[in-house]
Amino acid sequence: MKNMREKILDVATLLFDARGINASGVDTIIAESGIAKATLYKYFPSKNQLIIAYLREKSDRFYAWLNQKLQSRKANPKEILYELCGLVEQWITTPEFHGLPFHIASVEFPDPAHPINSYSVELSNELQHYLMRIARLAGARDPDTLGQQLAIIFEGAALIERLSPGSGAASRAKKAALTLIEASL
Amino acid sequence: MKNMREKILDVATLLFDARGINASGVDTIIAESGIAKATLYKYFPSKNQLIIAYLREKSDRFYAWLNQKLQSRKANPKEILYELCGLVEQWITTPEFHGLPFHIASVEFPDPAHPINSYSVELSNELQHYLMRIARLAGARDPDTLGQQLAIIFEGAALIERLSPGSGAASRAKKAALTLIEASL
DNA sequence: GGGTGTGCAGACAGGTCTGTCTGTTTTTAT
DNA sequence: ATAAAAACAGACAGACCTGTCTGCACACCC
Repeated sequence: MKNMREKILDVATLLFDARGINASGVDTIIAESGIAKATLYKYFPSKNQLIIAYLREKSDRFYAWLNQKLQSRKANPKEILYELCGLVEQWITTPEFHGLPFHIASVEFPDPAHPINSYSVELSNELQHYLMRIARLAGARDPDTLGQQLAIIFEGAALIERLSPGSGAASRAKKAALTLIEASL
Repeated sequence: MKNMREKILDVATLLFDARGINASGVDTIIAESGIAKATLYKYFPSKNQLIIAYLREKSDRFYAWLNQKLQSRKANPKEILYELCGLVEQWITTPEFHGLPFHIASVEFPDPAHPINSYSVELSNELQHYLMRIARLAGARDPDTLGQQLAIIFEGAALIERLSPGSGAASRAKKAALTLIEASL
């Protein structure tokens, strides 16, 4: 097998998403993926590095999906901003969605000195800057403010949608985002 | 001592806020508060019940503080809505603020069948309904939507302010909330 | 066919956690 | 002053965690 690393990461992703990171022990991961413990520790020298890889891949996949959807529209920058809101709503209400991973990680590892917490902060900033960039391209009056406001709304909606699924948080968040965008252009 | 329960809860609150719930063991709580383990288990038959008490008290204190501040203004309902945004910003940027407790608890106990998760959902709904009620009193066109949108913004801001303190999330969230309120009246 | 790399199975060490239990000491009430 | 209640100190059980290590099986390549 060449794709051992991939298999481990896939199983870990499923478990981390469904049960949380700390609640998913290494023993569970190896049992679930049918590999030996030594193999896991060969590809990921520590559980922390496995978690980092999980966070990195989750993030990469999200941006890849978003960029692909946005670019296929070939719309002008303003339309991209509008389109974005719909895509985020879609992302959040997907049944496979379990909350923003870096957000969950930052709560499970609250010590700012812990590498996973630092990395979560990094990923959170990444999302904010991504949204600020789009806001800038769209010609928002204060793109940094609008970008961070969108990040706030998306993360809040992800949280509430996870706590009370089906309460309409995602669609109301989309509406709120559109209101802010219109007020900012 | 009559206030053993109170002392335990105070120490637990400090630890839960600063280091997280799962990271604060019973042994740490008793060492930090100088009581015996049996005493803790007398007042709180399990750690879960201590956590529940912590969540309940945090919530109570928040609403008490908010109501007191809001009522002292004796303003009309619309002004209360505006005032609320400033108070929440103030609350979030207080140095003692460590994130919304029920939100943190729901991440640390992600299993929906776990009593702490259920209770977190309850407290999250409580906040949403509190905000919906104020929106209704203020005469919002769609108070349930506005209330939930405010909850989304406040929780998102709390999260980002905790992840990147000093990034201006709280004040931008306040601005966003005011924009939504004006658009909804 | 022998050597090398890869993976499996599982024991083990050393730490942490919650919760119980046994004594001893201190406080409180009558 | 004496009896009862409460708190202390800390050992202990039983479970879980990460990470290491040993021994064995299989495959591949020269």
